[in-house]
Amino acid sequence: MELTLRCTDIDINAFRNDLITWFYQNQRDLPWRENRDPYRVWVSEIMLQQTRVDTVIPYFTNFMREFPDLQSFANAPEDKILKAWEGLGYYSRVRNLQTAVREVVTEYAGKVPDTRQEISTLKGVGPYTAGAILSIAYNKPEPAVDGNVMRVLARVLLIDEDIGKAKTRKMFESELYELIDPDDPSAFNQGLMELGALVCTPTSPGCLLCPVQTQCGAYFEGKQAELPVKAKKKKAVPKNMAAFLIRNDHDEVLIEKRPEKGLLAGLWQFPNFELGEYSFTELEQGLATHYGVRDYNHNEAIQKIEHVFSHIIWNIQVFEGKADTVESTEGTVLKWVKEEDLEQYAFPVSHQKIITHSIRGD
DNA sequence: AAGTCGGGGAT
DNA sequence: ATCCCAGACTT
Repeated sequence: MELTLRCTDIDINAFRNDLITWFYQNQRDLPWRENRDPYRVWVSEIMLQQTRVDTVIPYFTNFMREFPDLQSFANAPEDKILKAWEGLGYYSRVRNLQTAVREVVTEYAGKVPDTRQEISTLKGVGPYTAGAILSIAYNKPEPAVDGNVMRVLARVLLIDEDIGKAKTRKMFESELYELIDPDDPSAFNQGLMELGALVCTPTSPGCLLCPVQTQCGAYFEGKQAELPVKAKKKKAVPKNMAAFLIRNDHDEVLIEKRPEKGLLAGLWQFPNFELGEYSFTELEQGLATHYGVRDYNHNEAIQKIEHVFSHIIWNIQVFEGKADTVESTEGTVLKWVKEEDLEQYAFPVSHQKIITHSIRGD
């Protein structure tokens, strides 16, 4: 707490002008900056949650080609929107986005709300995304506090609170209501984020190139390397998995749809179990019970995969098997598909590796 | 307040 | 290996 400045302790007008001037001269040419269509801004902000700009660009371009407006996306079937999101991660984002877009179509006559109160009720629109859409699409003076903004402001204002805490984010929002430029909130907010991405980076920030260097408390104190403060996260827990590439005599492979909630909800996968608590004999019994596999060819694993999530590590062994018929047990959706039709289904990246290596042979 | 939810790029 | 990314939702 000893470090903290108030935003009123710096030259607010100089900060605004230097930041915005720098932004207009240095902003990247990004596809969602073509215009201010609220739907486009919205889609881009959802995709950009915890996801890098370079990763999002091709997804955004494809998404806009396939779903150019609210109506086309509202009317799309779930398998299509999941396929459009395949590989991007955090798949509840696209499900929530469709729920929210449908609500805008039906409850707001197709116009994205332009007040924080209304837009914040939409599924998937939290404090950051609300501020981003309101400022960028509607030019409203609303803060949009993401990781970049917290890093930049923690340095400028010498804030040493843990930026992982919700209370700290609210502190930044409170300061920004005073600091944000009422004449150009869009450029101000985007400028803060762009500055965080290009100059005020997590390690070795480019202070000598920074447009607000003279306004920065951390640079003045030489503490830019010590801010922001963030608690360490816990390690991912390893889990041993066995996945099965099961074929029939009709040149088809067996896939199943994951549950509608939880990890990788709604995506397709190859049948698999978590190991550890089961012997391999129990596993084969489970294979027969759950998937009706009778002629299971259990030699050695044909592929080993390590796939790292934020909080889990899957160590997957892939086995091959054969089955004539498959009895769908309760609560599971099983499907035989031709190998060339697998591309129509959205798979998690971990199981895309099975398609790439064990089916297509790299 | 802590846990869940993906994947990849930078260091 | 670790961090962290234009975070939100659930418990």
